[in-house]
Amino acid sequence: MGKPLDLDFYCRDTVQVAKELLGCLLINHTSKEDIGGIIVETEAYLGKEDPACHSAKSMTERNKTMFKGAGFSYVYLIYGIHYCYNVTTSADNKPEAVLIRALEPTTGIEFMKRKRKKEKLIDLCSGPGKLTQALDINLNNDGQRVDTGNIRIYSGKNYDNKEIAAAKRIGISTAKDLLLRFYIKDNKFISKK
DNA sequence: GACCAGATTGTCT
DNA sequence: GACAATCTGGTCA
Repeated sequence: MGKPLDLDFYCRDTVQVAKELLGCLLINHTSKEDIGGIIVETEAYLGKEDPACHSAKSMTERNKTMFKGAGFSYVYLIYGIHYCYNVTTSADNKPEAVLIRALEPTTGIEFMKRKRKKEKLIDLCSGPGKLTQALDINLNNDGQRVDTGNIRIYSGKNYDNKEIAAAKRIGISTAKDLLLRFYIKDNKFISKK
């Protein structure tokens, strides 16, 4: 396992960060065991210029983590049942974030199977709500630093632009047509083909 | 396989 | 009081 990514990594263009996070390792270091996998799908959310982004509007209790700066875990509840996991970025002190949509499970697989009550690896982390459940991520992890907190991101394989596909984002009602979703081509663990 | 409805709750207007 | 960066299980084919 490599070292946690430096905070400088997140202080860059959000789209660039979203692409480079592909192939990195997301690990939740719980008190009992380490759980995580390789990031295979992300989405960029671009602050004020992006109406689909939580921070497009003013700061609230819910989205304040996005305003803390780069390199924090931003966790929130969606549809009353699912959590979503993001990492904040900030090229120019802007409140932006990258949503982690899917992982390829590598560590703590038995734990994930118990959590998800699924046996197939493909069902463990192939979607934002699923991976938070599999990794036991909840609001307690909101606002933690991603280089020193329980949840950390480690450098991994670097993917070439050729191996990365861009597509429209999923599940949002505004700015749908922007190509801000990125995933590793031909990877089985993404949330959608 | 594709399409559709229901779950369920914190947060904002 | 409406809605949300989703998932699941049902139906129909």
